[in-house]
Amino acid sequence: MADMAAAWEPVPRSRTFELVLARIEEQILAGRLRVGDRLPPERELVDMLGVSRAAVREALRVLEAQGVLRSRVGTGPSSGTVIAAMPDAGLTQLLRLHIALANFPMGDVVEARATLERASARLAAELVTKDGLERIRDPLLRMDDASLPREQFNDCDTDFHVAIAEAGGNRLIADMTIAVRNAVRHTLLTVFNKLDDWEKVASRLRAEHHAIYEAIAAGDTEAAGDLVEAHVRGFHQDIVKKIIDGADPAAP
Amino acid sequence: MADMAAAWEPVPRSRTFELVLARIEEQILAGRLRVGDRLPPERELVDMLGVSRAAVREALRVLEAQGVLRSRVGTGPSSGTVIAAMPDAGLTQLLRLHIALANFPMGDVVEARATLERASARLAAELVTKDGLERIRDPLLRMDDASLPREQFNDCDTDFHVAIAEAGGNRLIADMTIAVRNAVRHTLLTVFNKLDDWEKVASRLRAEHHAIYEAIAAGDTEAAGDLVEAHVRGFHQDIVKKIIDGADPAAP
DNA sequence: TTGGGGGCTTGGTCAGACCATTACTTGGTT
DNA sequence: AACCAAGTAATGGTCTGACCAAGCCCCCAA
Repeated sequence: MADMAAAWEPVPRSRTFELVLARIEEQILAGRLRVGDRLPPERELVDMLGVSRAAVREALRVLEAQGVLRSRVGTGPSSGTVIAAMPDAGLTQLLRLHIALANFPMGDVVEARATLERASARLAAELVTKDGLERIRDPLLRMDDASLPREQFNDCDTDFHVAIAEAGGNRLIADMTIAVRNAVRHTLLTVFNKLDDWEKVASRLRAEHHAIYEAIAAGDTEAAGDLVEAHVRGFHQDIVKKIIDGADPAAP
Repeated sequence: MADMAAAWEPVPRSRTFELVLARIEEQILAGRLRVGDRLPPERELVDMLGVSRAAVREALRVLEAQGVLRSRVGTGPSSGTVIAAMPDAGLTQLLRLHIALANFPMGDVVEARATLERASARLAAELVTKDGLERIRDPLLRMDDASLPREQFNDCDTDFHVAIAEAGGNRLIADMTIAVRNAVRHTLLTVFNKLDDWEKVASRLRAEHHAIYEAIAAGDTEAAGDLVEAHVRGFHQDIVKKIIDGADPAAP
């Protein structure tokens, strides 16, 4: 037809599990399979598609890793393989590995975090509900406890940022924000544990968090966005960078 | 120890393939496995880990779907299972399915696109090279051909936005931008094909694209960001929404 | 020196069996 | 009639062992 030239590249020597995958994706993209629907049992898929059970299972594994499926043994209503929807789990896992592989240098990750969290905070300031505000406030207050171990401080920090992302009501932006934050969770904990002046750093983070919270609670879109962006950028510039430099990852 | 309370939730009844997965991820996160390294052959992993080959293969499938691995048969240097790095492939696939499952409503996707592409354009305006500028210009000029079929117009549009994302030099933001744009590729094509006043719409898009290009070429960060954001938002508001409303997906 | 062919390594696929978990059914007991 | 326990069927999870197909390497013959 009109095309040419662009049509000769892929030729993916399709392995059978990829064919199975394609069949299932087809149904999802066409809307015939929706969240909550059950797939036929593995053995039935084997008969229907004429492939081995191993091939079916490999396809299902892939979809499960993407957060699209959920499998349970047994007979009851909640058993079998059903279409689920847990994008952030798959997203987090994917980003975590790729960040570790340094396909995404720390600087890029920080830039992305700043972008996403800025957007999240702006949305939150606009749309947050009374309930959402409480979810943000809870980890904020828990972090005020000066005796909180660093690991739990880190978890609360994560919760705080996640709560903001979810308060904005945009699932996609929230999930990407959460995934990126989770992906650096371990790195940040390492940094925390290496700090000599921990209390000083913690105080600074607390103060910034409180300012962000106030801006969101006040519905001040611009301030919320700017503060979060500065918070993410500043933390990395002033603190993380010093620690990581010289302590190159993957060096023996 | 100091903890308690938070430690009693997960208990993920680990299936064996998950254990295998954990072992491999461990090595990646620790930096012992880096891009280009080869994993032991499947049969060796079987011996080392004391599990069946099926379990090993399921774990490898998951990593492959995440764009972390690449497997090839045969013996030579490029054969076997090696650590690769193709984040955007996995990312695109994941988002595509979840968008189809409507976990991510169109409005959220547009908001995310606006956010990401704004950031991309700003970075591009700051950092673009002569070469990068040409990559943006190429699809731009191809789209000027008024006789271009809609499908190829759509592809060029994708190329244009992808080129901007890559010109910014931030892989993570670029990959997320690309994944989101690719994930809506099919939807947009459907919309294009339903338009009565196609030429009018195409002209508008062309004009907006040219303005964006000029801003990036001139290094005008603010303008580039604002124009792209307006472009993405406006296109959806004025055009896509009208078409999609009433033509609910997944309805017979 | 060069060309070709056999053999080895590696992922891809399959068949068939058995295990573990879960819910439903059935039947006996109080 | 109500309740509890044993049995049973359905389902995912795992393993074994086999064979196929794609590549590369090396050795031998010309």
